[in-house]
Amino acid sequence: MISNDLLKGTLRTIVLKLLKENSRLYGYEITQKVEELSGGEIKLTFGALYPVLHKLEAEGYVVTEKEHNGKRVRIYYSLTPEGVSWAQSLVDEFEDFVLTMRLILQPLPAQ
Amino acid sequence: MISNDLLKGTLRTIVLKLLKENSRLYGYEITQKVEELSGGEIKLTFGALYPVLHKLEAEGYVVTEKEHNGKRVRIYYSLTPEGVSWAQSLVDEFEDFVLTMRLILQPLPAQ
DNA sequence: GCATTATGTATAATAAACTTATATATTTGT
DNA sequence: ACAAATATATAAGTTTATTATACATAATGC
Repeated sequence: MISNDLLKGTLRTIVLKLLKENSRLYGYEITQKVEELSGGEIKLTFGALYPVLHKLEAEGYVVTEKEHNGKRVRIYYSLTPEGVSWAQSLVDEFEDFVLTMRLILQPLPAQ
Repeated sequence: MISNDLLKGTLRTIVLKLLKENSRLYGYEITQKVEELSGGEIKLTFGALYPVLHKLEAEGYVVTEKEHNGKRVRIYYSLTPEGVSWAQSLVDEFEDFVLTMRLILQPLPAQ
């Protein structure tokens, strides 16, 4: 399992990227996808996920649609155009972050 | 500049790794090294650094020695054996984290 | 039939971590 | 003299995630 400390700050990145790849997902599905894609290394908790989803909605990055199958209500989340471009920004930002971290964590032998 | 959100949780990793490479450093020197190594992309604030250093000391990962040159007091921090091995663990953990994040952020085209 | 597991959304209290603001003081360059 | 750089440190506030909890349905095993 990946340390929670490292995961902090990547929740939005993960959620937005998954929504970008999948057009629409519901909350529970997001937790499943994350666990599946990460090979069980990352497990989102609902207490962390839903506040983020609600905030993303309030900020205009995602929109929701309710769907009833049987008596069960499912809330699907999908990206707005702003959400799509922010998703890409956050993924790019993550890669920059990794490159920068490596400057510190892997100093060149010749240095 | 790297997003603060991403940086959260990596402070300990950065500090311990720098101390591992440098045998001993004082607080101000750590902020300088981080800025220098990261090409200005990462700037530690003292409000974040000192609490971490104090906590690492309290937990037995670093020890301090005061040095007086003139009237100025410098507090040097260096790793204990536990600190050395934890530094390596955190660096390894960071690389695992990156690999896992990429499983989510860069799904294979064939997938 | 009953219990358990899986599915599903959500909030509240708490804890951890960092940011921002602030305080204090010395040294160096101009 | 004055400003900028050097140096350590704390306090208040904010953000963010964890843990615990609540509620409810559907499917599966026994």
